[in-house]
Amino acid sequence: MLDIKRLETDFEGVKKNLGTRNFDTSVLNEILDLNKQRKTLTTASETKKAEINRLSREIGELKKNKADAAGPMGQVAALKADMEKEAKDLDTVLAKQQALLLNIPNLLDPSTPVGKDENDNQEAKRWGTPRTFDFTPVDHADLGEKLGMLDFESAAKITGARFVVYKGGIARLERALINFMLDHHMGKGFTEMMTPFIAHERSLVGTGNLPKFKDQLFKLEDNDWYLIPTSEVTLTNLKREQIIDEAEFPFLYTAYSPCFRSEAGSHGKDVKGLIRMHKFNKVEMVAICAPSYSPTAHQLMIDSACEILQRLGLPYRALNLCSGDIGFASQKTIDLEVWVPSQNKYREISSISNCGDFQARRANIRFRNKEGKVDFAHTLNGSGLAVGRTVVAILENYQQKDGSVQVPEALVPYMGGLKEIKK
RNA sequence: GGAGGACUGGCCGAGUGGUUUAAGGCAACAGUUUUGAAAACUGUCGUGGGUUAACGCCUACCUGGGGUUCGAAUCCCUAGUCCUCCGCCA
Repeated sequence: MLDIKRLETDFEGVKKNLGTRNFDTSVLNEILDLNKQRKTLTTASETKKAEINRLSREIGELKKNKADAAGPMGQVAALKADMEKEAKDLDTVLAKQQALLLNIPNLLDPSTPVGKDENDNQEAKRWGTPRTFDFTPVDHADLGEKLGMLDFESAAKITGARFVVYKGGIARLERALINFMLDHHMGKGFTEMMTPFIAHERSLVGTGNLPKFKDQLFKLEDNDWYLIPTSEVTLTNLKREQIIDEAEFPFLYTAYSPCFRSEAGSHGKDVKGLIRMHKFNKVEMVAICAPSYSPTAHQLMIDSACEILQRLGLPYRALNLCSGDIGFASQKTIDLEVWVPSQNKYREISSISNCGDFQARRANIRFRNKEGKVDFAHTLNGSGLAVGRTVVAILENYQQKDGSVQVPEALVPYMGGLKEIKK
């Protein structure tokens, strides 16, 4: 959440920064105006409250001495109506201001390139050479169906479109990847967690998914519970509304979870195959740390995710997302894209973001430094990796002419020694 | 699902309508003492918001929300969480 003090002291700077996103900054004037009202009403109502408190103590004293308290009681009655009206107006102003602030995206890091859309993202790195096939590579959906191990029809029968049933070797591959990824991150100093797959509204507000992106979530009936769209939500909220001793930093978490997304508005996109599902598995990394450490944590997470792709021998590139394409809560995001032969292009498999203090302000995650000063923490999150899309990449990049799929060497131990997925 | 109990600062814990402006202890930090440490002693010791050049002053917060009252940690309603017992259950 935007720091209102920052808006007060550097209005033009904030406006310029947010203007490079696809964001209408006219709302900032409204917020500033509400803030003036907030201050005026606060001063007015608190002054009256102070007087009422003083008079109440006087009444107590008088009553104790069996004296007449009618005078001060009359004064209180006169002040109270005004005070209550001002307090009520203040609540209204605060609610309005809060509602607007919750929809303001994060300020961008200076190293985030300015650009209009995904075409302006900056390629930061490229690793591996896409394989040259001596036959025409099949896409993963056809490949999996021919193997009898990807069953979209059954999933549609059980639930609907954008779901899948895995069977046999591919089911095992998915499970192997989860374990492989978790083990890898643990080796880099991350602590494995397993969290609830349902979170309440407050948690989703904390990470920035609510209120703005409600239509992307699955909500449960009869309460304020939502299926998590990523375990970033639960991992980040582990420290919500806490003041942490700086000596405990950094918190580095990794977790597997299923992720649930309504994919509203993406009709017609990636309709075939595993790329875009309502439910997919993901291994996530989250860091909660001091501001000075967050660039280091960001690099640590990027490196850890890259190394997984390298250990799996999957060609990829890294993009520094531009201002027009970066997510709501992020100040700097690196996307990793893996090579998908059937599409002849790189596709997103990980997104690693430094959110600065944006989520920490929403979720009230603070820390106390050695001098005893309290400040907001920094939070970061990144996929490490999207498991279903890793399956896509392995099936396609490691496919063989006869329709079988080679298992990447690093994964063989996780597959119980199996070197090939075949019918 | 039913019945009962609890929730106070970083932690423990006193407080059941008016010097509570939350006692006391622990932990932490600073100082005195010490060759150094420990101990002892002294002091500091929550978070927001408003106001101020600053020192300060004011205000809110005793799990969240609402209410009663001139005045609420304290009384009432409500939600949450935890504990105990009963029932059901992987």
